[in-house]
Order: sequence, then structure tokens, then C-alpha cells
Amino acid sequence: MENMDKNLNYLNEKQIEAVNKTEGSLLILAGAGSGKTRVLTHKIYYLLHKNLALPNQILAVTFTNKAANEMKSRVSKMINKPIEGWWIGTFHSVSAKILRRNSEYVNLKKDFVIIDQEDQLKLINKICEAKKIDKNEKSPKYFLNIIERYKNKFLNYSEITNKAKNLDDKNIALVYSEYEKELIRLNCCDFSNLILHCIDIFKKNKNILNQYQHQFKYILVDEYQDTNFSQQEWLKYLYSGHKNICCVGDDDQSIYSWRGAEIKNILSFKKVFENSSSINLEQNYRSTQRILNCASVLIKNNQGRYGKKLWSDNDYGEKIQINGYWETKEEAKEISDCIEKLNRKKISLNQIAILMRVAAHTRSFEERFLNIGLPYRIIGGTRFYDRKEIKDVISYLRIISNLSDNLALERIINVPKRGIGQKTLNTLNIISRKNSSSLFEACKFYLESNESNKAKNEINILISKILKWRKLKKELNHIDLTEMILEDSGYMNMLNIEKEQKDNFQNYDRLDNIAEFLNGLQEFENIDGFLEHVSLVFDNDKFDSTNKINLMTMHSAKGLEFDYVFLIGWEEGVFPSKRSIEENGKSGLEEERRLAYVALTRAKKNIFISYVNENRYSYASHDINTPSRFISELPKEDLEISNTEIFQQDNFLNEFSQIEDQSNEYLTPGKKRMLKHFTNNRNDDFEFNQDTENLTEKIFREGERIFHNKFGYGKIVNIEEQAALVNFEKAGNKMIFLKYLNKLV
DNA sequence: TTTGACGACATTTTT
DNA sequence: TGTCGTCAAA
Repeated sequence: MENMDKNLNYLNEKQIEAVNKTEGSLLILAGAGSGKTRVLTHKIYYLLHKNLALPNQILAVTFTNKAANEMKSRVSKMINKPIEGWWIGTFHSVSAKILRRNSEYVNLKKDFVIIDQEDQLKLINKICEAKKIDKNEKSPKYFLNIIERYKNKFLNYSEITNKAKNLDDKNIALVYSEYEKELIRLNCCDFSNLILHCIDIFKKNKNILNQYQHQFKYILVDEYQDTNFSQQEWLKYLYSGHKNICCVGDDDQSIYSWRGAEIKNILSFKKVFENSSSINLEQNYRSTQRILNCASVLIKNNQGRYGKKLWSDNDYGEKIQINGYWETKEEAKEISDCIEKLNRKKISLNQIAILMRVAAHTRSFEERFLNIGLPYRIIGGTRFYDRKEIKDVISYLRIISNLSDNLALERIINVPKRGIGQKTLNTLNIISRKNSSSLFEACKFYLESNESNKAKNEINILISKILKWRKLKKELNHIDLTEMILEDSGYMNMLNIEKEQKDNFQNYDRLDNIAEFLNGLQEFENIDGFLEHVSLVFDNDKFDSTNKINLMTMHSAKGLEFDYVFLIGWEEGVFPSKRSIEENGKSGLEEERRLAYVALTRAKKNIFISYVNENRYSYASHDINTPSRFISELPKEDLEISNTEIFQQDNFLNEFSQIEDQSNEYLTPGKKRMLKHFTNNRNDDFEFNQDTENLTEKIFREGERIFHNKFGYGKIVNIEEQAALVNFEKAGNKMIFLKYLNKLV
């Protein structure tokens, strides 16, 4: 008890109240940086400490694995024990766990595969083809979006089918129902169905429902504002046993409505869960008062808020900096300079983050950081498991563990190229549909047919190989098996040839990725465990505590905090995103504003906001970007605007036209570069080394130390006519064209 | 029938 | 930057 009290000392009054109230329904409205994770972890600790529950009687759901892991590690520290067999995870991973144990009630086998969006689209694409629905009029993506929307709202296809009146609705209902049937037939499950199937099981089988209701004495939910209607339904079933639930949320941080999140869930909390009360956490421990003030002033422009008032005891802090740049290269350069300055002041790179609206915008920063050798990490972004070569390997593993996995087979049937093209694939699909069998079975039927051609022979070889690997699965360990599949299928060979042919950067890291993949396999006992992990877990950021700058989207920054935060790309159209406003009007804009609120409140000490004149999306466009309206919504007295002439839009436009007719001799370096960018289309890198710029030819010597934009520093081993063999410090030996090498000053 | 090359094209956010 | 469709060659 002493220990507990000591722990509670670190909490404020409201937080203690929130921790102590364990029975009934509690909604905690927790503003940014008000210590909600702290409350949740203390609550778990409190429940255990007071012997109110055993570890497996607490269900804690979050939205990201990051949040779940954070919670686990904090609790584990408090109780001084590792966490095993606990029910702390994302909605999806907890659902998957329940579903694996009871899949037969929804006609899935135990080893069902969880598919991602790419597979979903492929499936819908095939359905459109089979049902002769014109894909040019309405794309598969369109259908998927609508289907997802229905699923998030807990509407199944039979309800849709009955209501469908016009042709469009009927098509949607048809695709939806075919899609669901196909998933079952292929023994697959998409993300939403993890939730929906669970509810289905609860409905169909009272025993199972009772068992879970009995087990989960206390339910804790993080980021409640991000739940959708189906997830709330899921919670209701599990809650109805002991009726103890505690949800933490912040309506101002709801940024996932495009994924079906309903802020309404917060508003209806009192109606849905009995005996409820609510607590507001409004003291912010994270940011300076100035940052809080900016964030509050900004978010006030939204209507329909609960209207919390965040306050803080922290210092008032430095002014927020607003910087305008001419092009993304300049932005990256200036920011990296600024980061180096901070770094010289002994600020750890881990405490610095660059947040962007669009994941792809990391590019200019990556280039720059590689250039000057600043270490960085990308959180989120293109996930490792989303890479083409990784998905290929996974598909090989999927088909051998589940022969009815058509999507996996279709992916690899002609990778590497075996001469089994579109035409043959169509024939196979027709056979499969006619016999209502899997694609794999269809291949066998095809082999029995009278046709004789090259494709048939190749299919024969592939089929027997798959069967062979399947047998070996029992004998070999999973890593050896994967290695042998990669060799035997010719996949490795394909990558090697590719590498030799295109000896440039395009495919330089495919092989590395495969190696990393094999390495990652070691953490798992078998392939099935690994496949589960791959589909559910989103972890680019392993225990990487080394000192690096953090790059990520504003969305993935939620829940994180940094001393210094750079917010880039604050341009109208980029942020707030043009599409978001076009598609959802005012509510779209308000969600963008909430995103800005989230971004601002990530910072502890200071914020640097920047915007760029150059159009980020196209290289040739002369479009002029204007600074984001969100900048003008911030309180002027808290800002330090470095480039006022650009900031005032009238001047901004005038200056630009002067540049275009090239009559102005007052050119700043930034403008010069921009002009150059427009007038000369050589994509040589003119930025790195001004001295070599005028030389028609760069002269290199063997043994010379050089720099390459992608691979970094290296030494020239051997020079040929136009290219050189370079030994890079990080990337090893590469053949590089001389024109891509940069001399060091 | 398959494959590679070429040009046009559009580019949010994620479990 | 990378993907998609089209076209001609193998």
C-alpha cells in the first residue's frame, strides 16, 4: 500500500480521482499532454494492487501497437515483472486472438489469413470483372470505400441489398455480398471483419460470450474518440458482464473520421454505458504556455467541441517560428541547419521531430540528411512489410500454408516471370469459378486439360514445387524453408539479375530487405506466428534508442512528444488538404484543424512552422502555393515570422511575377535557385557543391573520398570510362556513374 | 501470348 | 516517383 501511495504522489487530484474510480462507467476527457497514458497505467496498477482483478481479467484496448506496447512496458516497470498473457492490445489484435479460438462459428478455418488493403482491392477488382461491372465508371477503390463505410457502421450486406434502389446501389450491394462470400471461401479476413466476426460469434454463441464477459472484469479504452460504431458495439458486448468500463478520449484529437471514427461515441457514452460519470483532465504537463495558447486559439475556430480549457504551470516559452522558403530543397537545408544548431546546444536528436501531412514528403529531408550525414528514422511511412519484395516472399509463405489463398497464389504465379501471363490467369480464374474451387485446384484442372503449351508446363512445375515446400514445412525450420523457397522459386535469381542489369539505385536495397526479412523471421517460432504478426503489427520502430531525428506524418505522431517540432508543408492545398475540403467540406476542414492541433501539441519547448512556394507535387508546375490558413489563425503575438514579405500575400504575388519576367536583378540565393530550377531542366545536383558546378567534367582519382546523394560517403576503388567502383562506408561496393558522384571540398 | 518500353498521369491520413 | 495503360516486338 505504501508503494501505491508513493506512486499516486506523482498524480494530480483529478488524475487520482480518475484512477480510484474503478466501478461503473467512466469517461475521461483528457486534453493533449494531460497525462492520460499515465492515468491508464496507474489504473491498471491500482486494480492489481488492490486485488480487484488478476492480470488476465483486465482488457485494455488501444488503437496502435505503439500505444499498447507503451502501456505494457510502463505497467511492467511498475510491477517489476514482465507482462505475459495479458489482454493489452489493439482492437484488431485482441479481436484476432478471440477469433482464432472460435473461427469455426463464422465459417473460417483456424489458419485464416488477415488481408490488407492491397488484397482487398484485388479481390474487388476480380469481382467487378466476374460480374461485368464497368470498372472505369466506378473504381474498385470506390466500392471498397463504401463497403468499409458500411462495415464501420455495422451494416451488413443483406441490409444494404434490401434498401438498394438505383443501379449504383444495387452494384454496391452485389459487390459487397460477393466480397464477403469470397473472403470466407478463400479463408481470409479483412481488418473490419476481425471486429465484426467477433460480434457475430458473441451473438451466435452465448457460451462464448459469457465466458469473455465473465473474464473481463475491467475494460479500459484508449483514444476513445477514434472508435467507430462497430467497435463500440464490440465493446458493449464485452462490457455487459461486469459493467466496468473506462474510456479515455479527446474530441479535439479526433483525426480518423475517414476511417470511420465517430466523435458521436463520446457524446453518446452516457446513453450506451450505464451508471456513468466523467472527469476532465485539463492540466497540461508537456508544452510551454505559448504553445498551448497557439493550439487553443487555433482549435477555437472549430464548432461543436466540448470546449476544454487546457492550462499549464510551465514557462511561457519562446516564440513560435514561421519560415517561408522558395523550394523544398531550401526548406530541407534550412531545417537541417537549424537542427544542427540545436544539436550543438546538446539537444538530443531523439527529441526533435519533423511532422508532415503526407508521408511522401519525407523525401527531400531524407536526401538532405543523407547528404550531411545526420541520422534519422522514419516512423510509419512505407511499412517494411508493404514493400513489394517482402510481400512477394510472404505470398510464397502464405500459399504453402494455405492452399486456398488465391490472392497469394495470384501474386506469385508469375513472379519471377514464368510465362504465365494475363491470358492464362484468366483461363484459370474461369475454371476456378466454374468449379467453385480455389485457384490452386483450378491449376490442377488446367493440367488435366488437353491443351499443351509453355504455360501449362510452367504451372506443372510450380504446383509440384509448392506441394514439395508444403511437405518440407514439417521437416525444415522456418528460416531454412524460406531460404530454400527463395532459391528454388528463382526469386533470388531474379533479384540478382535485376541488380546487375540496373546497377543504379533503383533496386539496390531489395536484397538487403530480403536479408533483413530472414533475420526478422528468427524472432518467431514458426511461419504461422510470423504471418499473424506481419498482418497485425505495425512496428517500424523497434527498440531503437539510438540518437536520430524523427520523421513522420502528423497522424502517426499522435500520442508522442518531442522537445522541438518542425511542422513542414503548411501550404493551402497541402495542409489543410485540398482533397479533404473538397470531399467533406466544413467537417473536412475541421478535421484538418484538429490535426493541426495534434501537431502543435506534440511540442514541449518550441515549434518551427514552414511553408514552401514550390509545388510539392509536380516538378514542372508554376503554381504558387500560399501559406496555410492555419498560420494566419495563430495569435500574431506568439509568432516570430522570419520572412514577412512573403507572408503578406500581395507582396508575395508581386515578387513572384517579377521573377518570372526576369527583369529583377535583386535575386536572393533562394530565388536564384528557383529560377534555375525552372529554366534548366538538367536534374544534376547543383546544390551540393557549387564549386564543381561550372566544370564540364568532374575529375576523380582512385582512392579519392567522395560523396553520393543516396549512399553517402565512400572511397573510389577503381575508375572506368564513365563509372567508378566505389566502396561506401555504409552501403558497401557499388558501381556508380561519375556524374552522380560529388567531390568533397 | 507474353514482355518490355514508353509516355501520361496523379499523388492523404492507417489498423 | 511510381503506377497504369498502350503498343510493338519476340
